[in-house]
Amino acid sequence: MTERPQSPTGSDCRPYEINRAMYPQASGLDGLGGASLQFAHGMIQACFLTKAISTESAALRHTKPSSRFQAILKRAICKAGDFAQPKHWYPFAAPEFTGQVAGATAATQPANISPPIAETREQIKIQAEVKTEKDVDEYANEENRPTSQYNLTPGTSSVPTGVNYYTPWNPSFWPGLSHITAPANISQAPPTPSASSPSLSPSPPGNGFESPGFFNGGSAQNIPSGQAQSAARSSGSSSGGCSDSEEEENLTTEDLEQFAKELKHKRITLGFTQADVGLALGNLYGKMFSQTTICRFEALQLSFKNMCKLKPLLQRWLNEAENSENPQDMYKIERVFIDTRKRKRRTSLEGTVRSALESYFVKCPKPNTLEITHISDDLGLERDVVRVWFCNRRQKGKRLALPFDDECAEAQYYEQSPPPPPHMGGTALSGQGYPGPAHPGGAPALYMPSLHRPEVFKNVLHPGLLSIGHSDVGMGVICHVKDDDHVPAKKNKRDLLR
DNA sequence: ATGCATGAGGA
DNA sequence: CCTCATGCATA
Repeated sequence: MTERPQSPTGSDCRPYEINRAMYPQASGLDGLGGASLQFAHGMIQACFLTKAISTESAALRHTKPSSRFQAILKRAICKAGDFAQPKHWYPFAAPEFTGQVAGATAATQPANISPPIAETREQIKIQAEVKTEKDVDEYANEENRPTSQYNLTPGTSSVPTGVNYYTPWNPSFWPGLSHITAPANISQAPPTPSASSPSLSPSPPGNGFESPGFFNGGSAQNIPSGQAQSAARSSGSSSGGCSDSEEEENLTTEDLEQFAKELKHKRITLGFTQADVGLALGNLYGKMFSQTTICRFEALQLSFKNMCKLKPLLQRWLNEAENSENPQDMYKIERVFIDTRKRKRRTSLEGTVRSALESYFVKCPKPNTLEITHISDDLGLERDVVRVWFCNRRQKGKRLALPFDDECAEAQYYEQSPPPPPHMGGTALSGQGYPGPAHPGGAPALYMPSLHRPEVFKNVLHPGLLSIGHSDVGMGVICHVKDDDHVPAKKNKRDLLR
């Protein structure tokens, strides 16, 4: 039962072209309309941003009105920029649209929006990066676009326009950071907290740190060496978790918890949104993160390892933000990338379908190919959608459920239904689990704040477990998966099923 | 805040 | 094909 949101089986009725409507500017940017539209966009964004802002920045209310306004504008700008992102599936997105964006943005944004900020910040020397990168889509008419070409417009208040966002981090995008080392290593920077940073730009005042100038300026600092500082604080050193990556210090789950809270609180107090932070990280280290990631970090929804990796960066950002009298400096470079890739339209599964999937999941968290096919046929979903759903479901389960008591949580989580205990290898899953705070040998402590555990638990279990009731759905597929998953070291054994 | 998707790396 | 990190799009 249940309707299939998408074309049942097979035929994919939804090409990746539909939602163009989201980017009205695309069609209206031309001519005079461009500017106004652009601006309107910003306003719109600002409006709905306001909501978000009000939500999370209650703290802002304590600040001076002007500050709040600035913050809002700042966000509006960011958002407006985001809007400029054409989507691959955009019918006419490719060529002209992209071009339009670049032009319109450069022309209008600064004029309309930047000023306010500029006035505050004396002058924003924004390094505009106008990348006329066109849509690299298959459909796009290829233009020989040299990989990336941006025009820096120093003194002017130009705003950066397009930069191919999806391109893996490319130092060259950031003028000042060009020599920065590549992204990947972000977390492996040598623990050199201070020290490197020839800052070119007026680093934030009061920054006792070595402030690597915010954007570009600090070219040198590249990597957040922040780890050193944070490393220092970990108490217990439960170790475990992030060991493999360049050791990010031995953070304990408590450290992370505390830091996450601190980050959120200060971030809000300073008037930054999660997206702002992600953006700022890009400015500071060249590695940008989305609002999603920041959000998950604050909510402790990332794997322990991942948390360890990001913490130094965020710590550093926090320090910068706190020490700077003009946090806005962190926004000299706005994120206005243009995503040119084609992305499958997001499937929206109906409640009934989700319940059904949950039921299946409870019975078998790791269906094999055949089983997936079964499920997809049964629910009228694309196989891949089902596959991805399970992948995400598992990931979610690990992130949230495991933290508890590894084994227990896991067992509870996966079992829960009729089927008896899979077995569990006993050890704690090291997958995305969190090491215990400081338990030497053993018992991993759950990462989630004890206070929150209940909720988390609820959250996690809820989906799958609660839905068990609907057993009307998943009956057919029986999984014989041996869950060897969750073994300590990430090992894959799934092949058993295959 | 979170659901679905992408892509790198791995076996 | 999976896991994991991450993000777009959306509720």
